Amino acid sequence: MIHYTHPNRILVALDCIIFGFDGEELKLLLIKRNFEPERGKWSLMGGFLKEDEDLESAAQRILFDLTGITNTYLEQLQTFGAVNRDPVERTISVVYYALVNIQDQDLNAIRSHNASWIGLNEKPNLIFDHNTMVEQALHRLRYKAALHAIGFELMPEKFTIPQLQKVYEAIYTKQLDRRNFSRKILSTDLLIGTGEKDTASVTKKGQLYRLNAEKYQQYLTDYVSFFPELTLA
Amino acid sequence: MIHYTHPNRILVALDCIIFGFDGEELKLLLIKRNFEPERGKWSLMGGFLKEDEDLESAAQRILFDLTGITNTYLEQLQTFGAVNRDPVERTISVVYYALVNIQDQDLNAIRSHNASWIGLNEKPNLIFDHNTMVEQALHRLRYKAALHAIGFELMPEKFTIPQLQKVYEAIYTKQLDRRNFSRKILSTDLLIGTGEKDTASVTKKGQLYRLNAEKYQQYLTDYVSFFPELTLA
DNA sequence: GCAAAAGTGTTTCCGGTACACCCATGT
DNA sequence: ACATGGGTGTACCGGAAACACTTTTGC
Repeated sequence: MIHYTHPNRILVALDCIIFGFDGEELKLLLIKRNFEPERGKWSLMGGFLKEDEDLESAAQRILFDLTGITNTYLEQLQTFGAVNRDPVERTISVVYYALVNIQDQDLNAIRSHNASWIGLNEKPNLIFDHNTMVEQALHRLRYKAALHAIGFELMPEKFTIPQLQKVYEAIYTKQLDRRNFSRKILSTDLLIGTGEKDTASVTKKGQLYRLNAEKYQQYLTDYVSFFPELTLA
Repeated sequence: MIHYTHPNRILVALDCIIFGFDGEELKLLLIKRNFEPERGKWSLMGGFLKEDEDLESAAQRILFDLTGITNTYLEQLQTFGAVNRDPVERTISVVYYALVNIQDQDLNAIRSHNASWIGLNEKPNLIFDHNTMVEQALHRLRYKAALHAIGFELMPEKFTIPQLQKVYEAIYTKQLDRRNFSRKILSTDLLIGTGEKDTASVTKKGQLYRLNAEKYQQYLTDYVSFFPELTLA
């Protein structure tokens, strides 16, 4: 193979920010490193880009290794390339963020990587520039969720409208009006009622809905002002 | 220096998508390659990341080399990393896009790189995945400009409101209502009237405004629905 | 019966849009 | 005078926000 006459080949890493929702709180899947460098500290799940691998494939591989999850929302966030961001060696990191249904996870895979779900409020300090990455991912998530219908990605197969509302309240750390929320969501035609009731609930059992997959495809690409009232500072 | 025991160091390139506005049309600064590979074809301006250089600095360096412009809007778009995107050698490319005031350019620098401003409608076919990059940059520009006040970045120091309107009409290829546009822009308090009149205009000379730098800083980070009526498909 | 959560309806208000009219300038 | 383009005001309409009321369930 022909090569460029350029000397500076650089190590390319990927890091994954994995968001999940447990019904109450927005959580991150973080690993407590049992390997060098920075053994014993917390970090995002990462890895290196292989020679014969697309960027997106590499991100999927890393996500799968940790969780066993394959088909999920995965989007490139940003590439971080400060000279000294990794003290071991010059490395640039292409960062992806994922929204996963926390129930789909493979507990064995997670355990073997020494990973845990940690609420955003309890997030420990992370190595390198991983704190900045998380901050930026959260910002992007808020941005996206206000304009596109991606909140569903954090839900299980079937869910009630109040459950969905909790996702949005967790994303924006803000209370939303139950009545307006319900009306807005239903007006999008994105949900299909299953007739079933939420057995988990203690009091009045809400109706379980599932996603209208067809409509959802449109909403992912189309711009939709989901929550204009939320300031995206 | 310690190194990771990982073999796959990869060539990291940067490409810059440079938008400009000539008063009528949205333009791209493209180069007709007088070097290999793909000599004679059109491409974005690019370069390789150096060992001791931040990503953002590298993008600024490339932009400066081509235009002589330093302080301008520059934002990382996305990193492109398909295995075969560069037929010469595996290379990932971190892409930035810039919004420049077309009058600030250094014509000598541009000429020496064999570059020209080309209207979006006359864009030639570009090498590699550069067409996709431009497409995506345009999408991002439309997205951003609808939510944040970045249209000003394409304007000269002083400008009239109708001139600014033409920028937005060029970005969205859509006619906007003169009266509503003016009211919306003025309501933001982003413009400061200079009292001077636009000498270029043939008929009624419009008032020249300049940017309220302080307010502008707020608007860059804050979310503002500038043009909710524009679909951001 | 009561508390807690889910579901539905109504009114108000603001902001976007569409429109009409006036002003300044050069020919 | 008139054509061209800049500047300001107003009325309407739709969607978001703020409210009240009813229903279901478990204790």
